[in-house]
Amino acid sequence: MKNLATITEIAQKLQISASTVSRALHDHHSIGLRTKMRVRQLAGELNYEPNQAAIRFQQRRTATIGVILPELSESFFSAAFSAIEDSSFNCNYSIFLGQSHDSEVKEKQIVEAMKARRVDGLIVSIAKNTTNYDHFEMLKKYDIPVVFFDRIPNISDIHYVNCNMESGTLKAMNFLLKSGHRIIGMINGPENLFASQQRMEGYIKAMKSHPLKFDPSLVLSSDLTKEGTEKAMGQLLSLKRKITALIAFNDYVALDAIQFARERNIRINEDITFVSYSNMPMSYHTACPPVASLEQFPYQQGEKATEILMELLNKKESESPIVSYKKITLESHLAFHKSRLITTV
Amino acid sequence: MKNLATITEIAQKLQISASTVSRALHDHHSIGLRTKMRVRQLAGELNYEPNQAAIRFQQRRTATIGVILPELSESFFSAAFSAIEDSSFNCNYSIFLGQSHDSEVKEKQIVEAMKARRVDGLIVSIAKNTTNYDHFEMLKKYDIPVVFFDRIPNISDIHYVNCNMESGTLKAMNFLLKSGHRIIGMINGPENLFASQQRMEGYIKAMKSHPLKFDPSLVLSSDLTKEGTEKAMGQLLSLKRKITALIAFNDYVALDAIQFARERNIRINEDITFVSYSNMPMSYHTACPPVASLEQFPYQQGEKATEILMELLNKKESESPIVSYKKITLESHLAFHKSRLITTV
DNA sequence: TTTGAGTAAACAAACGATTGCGTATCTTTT
DNA sequence: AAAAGATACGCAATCGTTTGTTTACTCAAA
Repeated sequence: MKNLATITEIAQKLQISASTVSRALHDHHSIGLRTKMRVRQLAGELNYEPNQAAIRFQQRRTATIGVILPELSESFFSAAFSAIEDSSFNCNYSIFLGQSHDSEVKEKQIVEAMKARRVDGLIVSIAKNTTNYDHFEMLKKYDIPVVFFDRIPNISDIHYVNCNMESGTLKAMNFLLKSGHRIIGMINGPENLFASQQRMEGYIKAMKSHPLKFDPSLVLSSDLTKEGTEKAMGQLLSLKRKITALIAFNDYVALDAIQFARERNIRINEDITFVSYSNMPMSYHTACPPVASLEQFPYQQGEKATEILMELLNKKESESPIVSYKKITLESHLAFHKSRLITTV
Repeated sequence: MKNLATITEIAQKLQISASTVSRALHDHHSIGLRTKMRVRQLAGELNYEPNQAAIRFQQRRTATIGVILPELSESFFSAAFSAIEDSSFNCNYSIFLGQSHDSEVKEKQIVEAMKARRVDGLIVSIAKNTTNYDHFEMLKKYDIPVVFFDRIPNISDIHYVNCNMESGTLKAMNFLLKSGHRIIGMINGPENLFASQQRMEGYIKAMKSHPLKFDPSLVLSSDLTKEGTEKAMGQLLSLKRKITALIAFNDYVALDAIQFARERNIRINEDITFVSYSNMPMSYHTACPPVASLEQFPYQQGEKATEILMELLNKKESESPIVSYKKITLESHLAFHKSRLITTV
C-alpha cells in the first residue's frame, strides 16, 4: 500500500486524460456528469488523496504559516498558539512552530528556516532583546507577510495585534491610587519592547493626572530572568521612599519579586501590594499571587493575528500593491484574583 | 524581488544545462572545477535558494515531522516539544504541531491532516481517552513511522519512549512507607493509559513487598479534570480508613486535590502527605506543593523520541522491511521540593 | 592506429497536478 | 441545410529539481 493513487493512475484505468480527472474531481463545468461519476467512484475505491506536495509546488504556495514565539512554557504563549492553531486549522493551513527562547540569534535562524520552507506568512511575537528587525524587513522582498502580536517591534510599518498596555497600566495604577497607595514601584521589562514603553507611559500618566510627582527611581527594569528581577527588587527595597505597592511586568516577574520579598519577611499584599500582567491560570494555585493582574487575552490576540494574516494572504492574489498596515489593539482588563488561597494561608 | 532565482535561470545565463547547475551546486564529481566556480559565483550573486517545494515533490519526502500532544500549556509537554524542536532543527526537519486537547476526535483529525500533509514521521503523546488506535495503525500502510512518548498506547507493536512509572511509583511508595505511612491513597489517571496501569502495579508491588494488604478502595481514578479529581478526593476523604498520604497522578491533579483538601481544613503535608508525578517548575511558586514529585524528564523523552524517529527515517531508504520496535524506558527520579515556601507560610 | 579509460557536460524523463487552448461531437437556430 | 453555439474532452506546457543515460572530447596505453 506504499504508493498512493495518483490522478494519472485514475486516468489510465478509465482511459481518459489526466486533465479530465483533475477537472472532474474539482467539479469543473466542462466535464460531463457520467465522467464525473466514474472518476469519483474510482477515486473513492483507490483511496485517492491529492498529493499536496505536488499541488504546493505547482501553485507556488505552501498553505503553511510560520509561528515564532519566545517560550511555549509561558501560558500566555501556549494559549495564543492554541488560538492560531485552531484558526488556521479551519482555513486548512498548517503551522510550523519555532521558539526563539528569547534569543535574537535563534529568532533569526528560525526566520531563515521558515523562509527556506517558503511559508506563506508569519505570525511572530519577538524575543525580548530583539532590537534589529532586518530579518523581518527582508521578508517583504519575498512577499511573505508578517503579523506581530503582543511582543511587537516599535516601528510603524508593520501589521500587529496587541493589548493596550498604557491604558491597562492606567487601570492598574488607578486601582492602586484609589486604594491609597502613593509610592508605587514598578519592575518593567526590557526597554526595547513596545509594551515596556507603554507601561511606562501609563505609569507616568497616572501619576501626573492625580497629580503626583513622577519619581524615576521607582521604575526599574528587569531582563525578565529571576536574577534580573531580584536585582531590581533589591534596589527598590533599598530606597528611602518605601514602596507600598508594586507593578510587575508580568506574572512570572511578579512571582520572582514576591518570592524575593517573602524571603525578606515582607508581607505580600499587606506591606506591599502586588499587581501584574498576564493573569496566568496557574496563579490560582500560587502561594501569594498578586492581588490583580491585567488580562491580555492571548487567545483573542492569536485569533486576530491569524485573521489578519489570512486576509493578507487572500489579498495577495488580487495583487493590490498598496498595502495599508493592519493594527488591532485590544483593551486589557484588570482581573482580581480569588483570595481564597490567600486568606486560608 | 518577488521571484527567486531558479536553477534554470542560472543555467540559461551561463549557457549550460540545468542538470549541470544542479550537479555543480551539489559538488558532483563529474563537473569541472571551472564550471563549478562559475555556477557558484552566479548562484551567490542571484541569491539562489533551492525551491524546497520542488525538491520535496521530486524526492517524495517532506523533511517534516508531525508532533501531536495533548496540551502545550502543561509544562511537561512544552518541555518535551522544545526538545523535539531542537533535535529536529539540527536534522533539518521542520515540525507540524497539533494539540489534541485530550480529545480522541481531534487527535484523529490531526492525524488525518498530517497524513494529507505527507509528514515523513510522527511523534505522539496520546489523548487521555484514546482507546482506539486505528488512526495510528493505518499509518503503517502509508509507511509513516510513529514514535510515541510518555502517553503511550498499551499495545506491543509500537516504537516508544517513556518513563518507568512502576518503579517510579515504587520509589514514591517506599519513601512514604519508610516515613511511617500505612494508609496511602492514590488518585490515578484514566485506566486506558499505560502509565496509569504502571502506577497501579507499582502501588500494589510496594504494598505487597512490605508486606501490607492491598486495599483497592484506596485507589481511585480521575479523568484529570478538576471535577474528576475533586470527586475522587471527596471519596477518599470519606473513607473510614483515613489516609495519611496521597499519591496523585501528576502535579495538576495534586494541586486540585490539595486545593480541595485545604478547603476542608486539612493540613497539607501534615495531616496528609502529598506526592505526585511530573515535577513541574511552577511548583516552586505554588502555595502547598507536594513534598515530592517524580521527575519524568520531558526534555530527554523528547530527544530520545526524535532520535528514534530519525533512525527510522534513515533506515527506510535502505529498505529493510524487517522492523524491530524501538522501546526506551527511562528511570524516573523522586525529586523533593525545597520547603522554603512551605515553612514561611 | 586502435582501443580503452577518464573527464565534462548535455539530454531527457520523471515527480503529480493544474490550466489555457484546441477540437470533435452534438444541439439549436434561422 | 448550413452556421452558430454549447458540450465534453484531450493535448501539451508548466512548476523546479534530480538523476540515469548518452555524447563528445582528451589522453595514454597497447
